[in-house]
Amino acid sequence: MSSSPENIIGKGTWIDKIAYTLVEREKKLGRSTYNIKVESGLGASGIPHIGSMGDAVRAYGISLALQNLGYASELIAFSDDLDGLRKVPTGLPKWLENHICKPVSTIPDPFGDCHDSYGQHMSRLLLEGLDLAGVKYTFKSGTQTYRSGILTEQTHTILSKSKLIGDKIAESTGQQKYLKFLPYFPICENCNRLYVANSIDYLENEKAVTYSCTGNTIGKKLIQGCGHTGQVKIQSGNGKLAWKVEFAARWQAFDIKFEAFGKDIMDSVKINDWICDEILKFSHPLHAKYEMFLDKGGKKISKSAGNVLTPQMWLKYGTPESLLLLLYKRISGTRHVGIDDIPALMDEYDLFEDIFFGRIKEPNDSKRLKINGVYEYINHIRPPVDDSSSIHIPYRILIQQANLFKNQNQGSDQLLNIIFDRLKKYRLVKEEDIKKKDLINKIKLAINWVGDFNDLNEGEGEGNVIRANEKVEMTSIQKDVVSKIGNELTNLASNLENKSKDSKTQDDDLAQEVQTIIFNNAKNNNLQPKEIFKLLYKILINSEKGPRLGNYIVDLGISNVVKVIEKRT
RNA sequence: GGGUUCGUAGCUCAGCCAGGUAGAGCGUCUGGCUCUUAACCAGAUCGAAAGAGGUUAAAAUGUCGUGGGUCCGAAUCCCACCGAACCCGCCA
Repeated sequence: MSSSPENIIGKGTWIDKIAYTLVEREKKLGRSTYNIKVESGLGASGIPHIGSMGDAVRAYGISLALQNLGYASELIAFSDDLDGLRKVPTGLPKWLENHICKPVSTIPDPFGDCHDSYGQHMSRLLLEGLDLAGVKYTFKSGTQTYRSGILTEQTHTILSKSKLIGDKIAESTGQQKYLKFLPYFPICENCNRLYVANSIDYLENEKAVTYSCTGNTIGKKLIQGCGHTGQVKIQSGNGKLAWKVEFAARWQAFDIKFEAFGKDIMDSVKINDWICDEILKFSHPLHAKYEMFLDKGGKKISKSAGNVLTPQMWLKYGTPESLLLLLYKRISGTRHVGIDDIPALMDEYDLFEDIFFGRIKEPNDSKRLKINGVYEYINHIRPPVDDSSSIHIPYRILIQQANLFKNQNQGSDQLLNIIFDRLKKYRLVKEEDIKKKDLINKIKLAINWVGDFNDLNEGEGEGNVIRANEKVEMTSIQKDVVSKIGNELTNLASNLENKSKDSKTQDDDLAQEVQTIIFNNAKNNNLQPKEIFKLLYKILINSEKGPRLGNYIVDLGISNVVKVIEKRT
């Protein structure tokens, strides 16, 4: 393979490569390339995590690449809200136990009355993430889809050939279940639950399934059935296909040409591909397999475990662009991902932007191309025309700054102004930059970050989090000295109010004066200045070291500092 | 049992998925400076002094897990092996 410009497909990323493969495949299959549909399945049984978001975002990327190559394309976001609740996710109310196995679209919203159902609430969370990231999609609800009869024909075909399918499933995955039962889960009309009723016969003429609610093992638990036997018409929507066959039905019904999947459902995809080709006679969509996102400890991020990293969490501390960068950068390779990756990705996005606009040179052609491509996808292939308005301040600096002032009980608007003033002092920004929304937003994100995490390096360092009212341990002499310093600072502050104090040089003098107060008090009591400085850092920022105290205390406002000292000694 | 990914500097990792100069941060070593706070030191520090501490600039650091293959050219593609992690195993 050569990477010479004439051989570059689209924007030169993995996304383009898949899109190109997809188009070539469709042509070969002799199918129409008018409006190529790509799909992403949205789990609705638990709180959507970064991985669910990745599935949808990457599918959307393919869709963008197709558009870029000149084909109309749309992303179908399909919510599995007819799935039954198999387990109550950690952190959710206990009463949900009573709704185990019921379709999530029939379970009340555990977060209050904000949505019609459990399933709708969960789907909305993910869609909200997609909206914030600017991803466009066409939403489909599983429940609606089944009720409106869209899948009836496919269901009929599948159930008519259930013997063949059962054998195939047994052969390729070893799963024996469908040798005995149909790959269809009725909602028991007596107990309103899925999975507990096994379907026995398919009555082709009536398009109905007979079932008996005899119970089943879900996960590792045996769930009792209610004993009811009944019949359900497949177009009623009171039942659904098993996962092993459902994707295929959906793909054909919605004319899906591409769907990515995580390696955890590889078996299901394989068997669905076969059903799609052989039973439904619809060439299965092209796939891209991606690795699961793992948390830093190496465990799969899943909806039921307690380690969920949600799009909402990410967007509290990072821009949508930083999240899209994570998801678009590459598709293969296990990703250990955590909140603490945000600062690096925030800065990397700025770097990409600088390269895109030529402010930073990237001599390697193919690398530059790829970076530009990823940048364009992050911007939905409509990148800004010029970047004269953007200011790149390393996110870490914003975090540092925010961290310095976070204990002052100020409102976040005030904190924002303080940080902005300091950035001005360092000449990183100019006065008029206060109007730049991107910059202000970034500062706000940094403020959120330090509100929840103390340190840059330690996402897990909760031990350092300051509890504002906690006393700092010290000897009585130390205590004495610190309180003397407090008094002198109070005097200094009140003297100050009588004078006008607007000039900058005065601020500098003041800082010197503060520094002298601290130093003298230490000396006069035969204490190492070092000791007292350490104590003050401990009190103010819960650290052994910090910025030059005189300036810092002036920046914080002397009276604010006195308050903190009083509270913590 | 089936499958996938990862292995790169002392440490943490990027680069690999479209082959073309081996990279970053931290640490280490060396020199300059000790300077208006981008979380440096304690400022008028300790020491008689060399120096210490700090900062900054540059440098050093590599069998790219091992072995083979393709290629003009391989960290990157292919195969085998070793090590680690993850997913699936009759749930969806």
